[in-house]
Amino acid sequence: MPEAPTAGTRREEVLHIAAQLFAEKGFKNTTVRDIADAAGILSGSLYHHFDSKESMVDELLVRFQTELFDRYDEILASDLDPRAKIEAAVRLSFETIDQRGPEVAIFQNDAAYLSSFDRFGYLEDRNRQSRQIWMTLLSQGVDSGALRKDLDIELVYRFIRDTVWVAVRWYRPGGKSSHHDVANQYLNILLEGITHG
Amino acid sequence: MPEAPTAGTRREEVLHIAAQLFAEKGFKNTTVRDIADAAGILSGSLYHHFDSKESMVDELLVRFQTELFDRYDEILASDLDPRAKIEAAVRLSFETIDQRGPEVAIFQNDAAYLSSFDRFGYLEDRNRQSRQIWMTLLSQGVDSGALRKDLDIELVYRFIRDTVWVAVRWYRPGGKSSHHDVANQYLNILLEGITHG
DNA sequence: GTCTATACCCGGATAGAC
DNA sequence: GTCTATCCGGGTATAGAC
Repeated sequence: MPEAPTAGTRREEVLHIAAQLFAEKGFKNTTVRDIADAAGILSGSLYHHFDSKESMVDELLVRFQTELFDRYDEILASDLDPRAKIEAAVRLSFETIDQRGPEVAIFQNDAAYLSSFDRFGYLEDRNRQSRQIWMTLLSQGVDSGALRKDLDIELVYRFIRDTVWVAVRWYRPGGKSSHHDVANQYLNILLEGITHG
Repeated sequence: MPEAPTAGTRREEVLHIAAQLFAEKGFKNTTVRDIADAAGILSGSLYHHFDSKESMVDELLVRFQTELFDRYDEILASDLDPRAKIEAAVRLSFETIDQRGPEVAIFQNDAAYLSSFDRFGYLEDRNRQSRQIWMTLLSQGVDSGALRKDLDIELVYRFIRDTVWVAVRWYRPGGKSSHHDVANQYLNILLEGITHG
């Protein structure tokens, strides 16, 4: 019985270490020697597992986005009402930051730079897809009467997108606030505002 | 009559070009040859004006932060009421993105990495100062009754900080929405929420 | 203030032994 | 799966002429 390719192999271990370093120092600032050192091997040995540093980050991003967008699709296809779908999408983001912090950080910090290479063209596609999802959710929110009609939903989309994902810069799993706490506080601010009704 | 050191000298021109490149591609991804090319000179000639690539970004960041924090201090010292001070601080951020986009982008994208060098230790100090300013503004907002008392103002601070500055990623001066428009929409969401009162 | 020429180092990657 | 050894390119920076 053959192992699943993503089991706890050495290769996966190394990839996990690389993810942490990329997230911490940035893709360009992380050398293959950094990765090898952290994995306790020599830099040349990395090339037994991967054919380049780029292909490491590529694999991390593709996997991550596939999973994430599958979950967005589930929310879109669910029978939740429009407001609940928006809440679910926000909660999903904070949960993802909690569970896939390195990948989120890499995406936030390095996607713009990586997008300039052909190989990473799919990052742009995913951005468009994300915008599409959120604009759908927000339009349905307005149409259903759940959201105010006087807002520029394009701007609302940008604010939500930016605010939920940049939290990866300060959120720490196991810290004082759980991802549920953070999501609740954020939704509270977003939906009700910080002043008295 | 001696010229002001920051007048339209060649040195200033070069620094301006460097700022744009750092903002666009990141500090590490910008080579001194890129800067020299864009300035129409050879890389060696840059060292007539600056003693290293690091000192270029250093000069940009120090100047920028000095100006910015002077303006925050003016707001703090003003006789505006607490809510108006918060609004003024938010408006200042969007105005700064409009007028000093490259510096804001460099700070957003590269400060974390640069902070790890002794030379850039002041970046951490400025972060602490910024937190102090915002926590003061928000506390006064709560105490005066302008803001809801049930919020975690530490989280509110982080959300405001992240959302206003991250807008540098998509805001374009001269575009469809002016920085005034963006500030108004943002304050509207922040203060009132996106649902019906 | 800019050029020519070049030193020097570091990063990514390869070949082949073990 | 890892090591030894090494190549090559590109990046920062310097020295001195013009």
